[in-house]
Amino acid sequence: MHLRISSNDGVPIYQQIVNQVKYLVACGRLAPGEEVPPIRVLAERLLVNPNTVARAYLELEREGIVLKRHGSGTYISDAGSPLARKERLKILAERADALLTEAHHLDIGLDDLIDLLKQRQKHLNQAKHE
Amino acid sequence: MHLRISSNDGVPIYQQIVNQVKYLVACGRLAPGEEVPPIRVLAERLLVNPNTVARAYLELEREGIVLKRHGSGTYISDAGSPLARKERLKILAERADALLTEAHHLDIGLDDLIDLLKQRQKHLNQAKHE
DNA sequence: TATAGTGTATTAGTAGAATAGTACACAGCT
DNA sequence: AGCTGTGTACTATTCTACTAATACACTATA
Repeated sequence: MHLRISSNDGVPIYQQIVNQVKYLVACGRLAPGEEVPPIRVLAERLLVNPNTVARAYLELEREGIVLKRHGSGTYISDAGSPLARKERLKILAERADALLTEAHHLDIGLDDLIDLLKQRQKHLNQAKHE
Repeated sequence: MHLRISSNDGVPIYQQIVNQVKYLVACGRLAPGEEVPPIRVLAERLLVNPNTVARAYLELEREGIVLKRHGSGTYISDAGSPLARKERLKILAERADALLTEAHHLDIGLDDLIDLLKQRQKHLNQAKHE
């Protein structure tokens, strides 16, 4: 499992770990049951304090992505793994509804909203490649 | 201009002011050119330090919502409705970014996300007419 | 020009998040 | 039991966002 940490990105280190693990799980590059690097090992690899990794794993456990076994290790949760596409869409549906409601509230139509999304996507991609 | 502040909401006071003024402008309840309460007056009314209101106004000025005249007062920017629309889109941009990020984490592409939005929109409309 | 009302600037205090240091507790194995 | 590797708990430090206190500068108007 290879992660990339940007030290001065504004984004907290533990959050970067959480995000990247989430992503790896979502696209199936981390399989259910698979063991994740021990806290100290990952900490040493990322040149970070073990507590920081521990916090990331704690957050991932809260969200059901991983399962920790005290004294044994940390493993990708069976339930939290490459969720069926249907399930993923279900999760997004809530957020989508919130966005649509907000847009309606601001008198912004669906087409304009879609244009906005395309534009922001482009923007986010540019930001990523800098 | 009536604002409601929740002291222990996690949301910073200045941000609450910004959001509510933005909203009032977006729905036309604050017209271009209209004067906004002086910093000290609003501060006293909200039981808050003048600097906190000043910061909110500063943010609003940065975003082009209001225009400050040193020694005179603070006024809703008279750029008119096109700007208001711009501001509304700006508000939505934050939410859009959050949605796009979440989608990325779930490995859902932009096109699928847009399809989802269309579908949810339809669903919401149906719900409304029942 | 005097004065009252406005925004501005500088500094300081407070709280919380993020990270680190260190010692502890559990599991698995020999 | 003892050892090694794992997660955990507690504390301290650092940094930043937020808010506040206070003095300053500009504008309008009598």
